[in-house]
Amino acid sequence: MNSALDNATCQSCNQRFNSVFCKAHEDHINQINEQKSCNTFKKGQVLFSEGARPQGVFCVSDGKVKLSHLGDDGKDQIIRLVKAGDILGYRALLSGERYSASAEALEDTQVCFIPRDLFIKVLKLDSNLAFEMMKLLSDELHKAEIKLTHLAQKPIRERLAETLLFIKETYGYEADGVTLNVRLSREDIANLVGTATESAIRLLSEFKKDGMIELEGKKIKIMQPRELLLTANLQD
Amino acid sequence: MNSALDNATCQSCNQRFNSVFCKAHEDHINQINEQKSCNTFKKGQVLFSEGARPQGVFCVSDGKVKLSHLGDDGKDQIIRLVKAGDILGYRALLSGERYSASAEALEDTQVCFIPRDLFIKVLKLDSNLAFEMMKLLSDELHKAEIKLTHLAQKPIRERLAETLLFIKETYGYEADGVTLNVRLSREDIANLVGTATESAIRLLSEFKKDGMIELEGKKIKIMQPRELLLTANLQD
DNA sequence: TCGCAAAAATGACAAATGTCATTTGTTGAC
DNA sequence: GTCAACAAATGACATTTGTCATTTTTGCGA
Repeated sequence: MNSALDNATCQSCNQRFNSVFCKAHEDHINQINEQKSCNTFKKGQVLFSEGARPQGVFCVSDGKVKLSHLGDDGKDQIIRLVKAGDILGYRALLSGERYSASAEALEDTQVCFIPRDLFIKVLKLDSNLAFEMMKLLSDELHKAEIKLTHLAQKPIRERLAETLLFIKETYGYEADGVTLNVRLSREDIANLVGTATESAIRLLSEFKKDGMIELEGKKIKIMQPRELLLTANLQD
Repeated sequence: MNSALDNATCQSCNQRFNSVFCKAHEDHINQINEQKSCNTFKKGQVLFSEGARPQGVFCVSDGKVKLSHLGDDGKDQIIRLVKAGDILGYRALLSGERYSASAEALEDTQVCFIPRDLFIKVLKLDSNLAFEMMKLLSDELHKAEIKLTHLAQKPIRERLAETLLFIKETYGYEADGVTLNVRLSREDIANLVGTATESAIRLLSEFKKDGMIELEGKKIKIMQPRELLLTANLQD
């Protein structure tokens, strides 16, 4: 963990209307605000590792994090991309298990850490928060089920196109309106898609050749979102 | 929906200690008991279909159900196998969405139906139940994430072995101690594994040749669970 | 700025898997 | 019991995808 900053209160956090806490009672927010600790993680730093015991929940106020699960043969599968306003580490905590995934900062990231007991206590007292939490879990479960189906049924070309669109939905564009607002290695992209790194690289080249995207190092520019959507072949 | 039976109360249900309701307050169980309706679905009947609006939650008192999600190309992916004591239909209800999967009885099945508003109300009042619900959702999410990783990284042979063990964990054996206690078509098995029906059939034949299983029509007998576990190549 | 190490890209090939066609077996309605 | 319809099994083959080796490019610290 990093040097503790105390740069902001929950009440003034610019994510306060985005997060799962948006409907929590004011008193509870105040309690969280008093007991939370703020930290910064540099790009590449690990917030928590698979196998560790969750001591609380992270609330991301700024930055980007990848959550990845180590497969049996040592290959990572990226389970979730986390952005400002999201919380992190709740799954294992609520299941009462150790972390089943590792969290690594994709860029410098600010998080608040809410201790386990406080989080549980507030969740017990605040049925609105509990409901938001259930909704969050249900939504994640839904996404996982769809991803599962696509992983089982769709060719890699379609899944890569879908992944690029998913990254766009999650992190949006840079100021130029075309460059994806995150830097991912080819390996990360492959681990999102669920394929070999070489396959991801090859298909990215094809997409570039087809004019759907442009590549400049780790920058990816979406030139033809409509074509990409067609390539993804999404019915729903 | 089927002819309404009123064969049992929640208080006398033999699943009352298994289900997510086990820690709910007695008063709430009583309310549920008064407002629930019991139904029977014959094998092959559909409890609900993808796209419909959830009107409540199903609680399975006896029988088996498959939950499957239709892929973009019309192929089913089986998302979950449901057994007595499980609840059904909560995901869409909590997300406030239409059903994203269809539920079909794998054999004659008894369910109780708990109306939407009652379920929500009790969930709001009963923080123990809400916690159990969050735990259930977290556990399902965990399973989905592991399945996702395996789908992305493991060959079909390993996934089929894992699937057979999963069926054993879910439904157990018949009285003989070797026959899986459920009848699934080869297509269902393929849709669980996430592969083509022919591939599933071929690999089942191989497993049989290797002596790990025996096949008699839709009966599957697990002859060498240890070998099957090795074939599944599970690290965790 | 150079040089090194890591990442990206590419090619050749092997292996895994899916598709299509055909045969065989099973089941249930009549 | 027979037939029709469906499920299961099998074979041949095409396609997709992964693996390994190699080259090229990039980014970064000395």
